[in-house]
Amino acid sequence: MDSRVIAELILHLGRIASGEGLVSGLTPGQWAVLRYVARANRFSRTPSAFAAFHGTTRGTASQTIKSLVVQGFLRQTRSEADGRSVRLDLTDKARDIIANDPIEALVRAADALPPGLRGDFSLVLRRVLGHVAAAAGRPLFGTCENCVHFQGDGCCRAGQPAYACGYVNEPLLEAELDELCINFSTDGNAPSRPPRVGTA
Amino acid sequence: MDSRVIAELILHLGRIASGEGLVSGLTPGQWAVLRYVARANRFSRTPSAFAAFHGTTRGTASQTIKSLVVQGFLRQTRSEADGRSVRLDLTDKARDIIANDPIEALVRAADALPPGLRGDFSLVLRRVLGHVAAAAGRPLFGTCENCVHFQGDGCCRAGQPAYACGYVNEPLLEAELDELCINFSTDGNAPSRPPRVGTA
DNA sequence: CAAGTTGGTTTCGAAGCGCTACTATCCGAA
DNA sequence: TTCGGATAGTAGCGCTTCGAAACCAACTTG
Repeated sequence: MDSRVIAELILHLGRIASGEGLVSGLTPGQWAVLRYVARANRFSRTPSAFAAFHGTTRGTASQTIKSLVVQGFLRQTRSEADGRSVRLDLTDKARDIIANDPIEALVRAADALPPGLRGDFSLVLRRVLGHVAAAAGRPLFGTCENCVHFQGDGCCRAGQPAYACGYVNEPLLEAELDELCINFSTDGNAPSRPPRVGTA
Repeated sequence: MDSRVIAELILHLGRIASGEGLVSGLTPGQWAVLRYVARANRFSRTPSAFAAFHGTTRGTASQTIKSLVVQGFLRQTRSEADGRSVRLDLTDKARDIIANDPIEALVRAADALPPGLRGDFSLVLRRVLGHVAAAAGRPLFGTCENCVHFQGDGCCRAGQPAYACGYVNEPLLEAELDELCINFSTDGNAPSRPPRVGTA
């Protein structure tokens, strides 16, 4: 019974916090794209990956992205490894506007929590999200830290630590380790599709 | 920095969990109305109160409600105390469909948390919601338990405890004490509007 | 009784979004 | 090499939602 209250709280909170998106000139959907692109690693900054992440269709994702490209918030570059794929990148204009994301009220609210609580809270949220994503049959995005594909032979070959992703068979920069990845997985049973070189 | 992650998690979770609302025949907005009416006390089961709660306009709320009335999920009864006001009530049909609310996945996810954690989690969510609501200038809905207007002279006059709300000057049934109320307030500075008898 | 406020509804227009169809590209098998 | 199937992305269509503004009825205050 208390669980239902929690569920309603989460939904309500999300609604209240994102409802004011319009005032900033962008729609909630557009904000979602910008936030996603800001967080996702280079293998995942693609329209399809965003669609999977956001629980929408590729068609909808495509036109939301298009509107952002037209407004100069996103830049599209075709992948040379896969002629179909498109990688999305934020422009400086996007980085500017992200600074006053309408989500800011929610950020400050989270910031007002005592630091110890904040960490736990974040963990619980992640846990719940994992549950829901699994139930909905959606991929759970995550970072290299807990990913089975992460090959962090911290040992220093040639003097510096070398990280790599065993799924796309690509070396990873240290700065990329905490970016969201669509290929994230915690258990052994990897997605069915065979890995491809991921230079999207 | 971690606070931003938390904020995005909440939004994302809300999105994923409510995205599947359509499959059940009702839209997310309609589900929000049903959940609200199921939770709100008799002073708050009105279109305006829902609009305030949900962060939308009265117009939008009105037409969402109308669609639910047409479909037989809500019953409207005019207030005899205030000829303008309308009280909303769930029909049996609504109670049936609420049983398989699409939010169910989220409820189960919350239910999978260890009980101790669950309580804390709920408290933190409420705390964050309070912050956000205050920042957005929205009323924070709450229950009699922590409300300044609550007059719980637990002492038993005529043998049974008598509860009352000092804001609307009305006695309260025990079953109503944990229903959401739009007049909820934790501090002394009550809303400016003078209290009226609340027999909506 | 007049003026202002509040609850609720209606209308209109814009935008979001899902569905479907379509193209281009990639992969695997014959 | 070539063909079939799967995948990435886009375009068009149409439904629905939702916010803004106008409007009406009822209540309150002077």
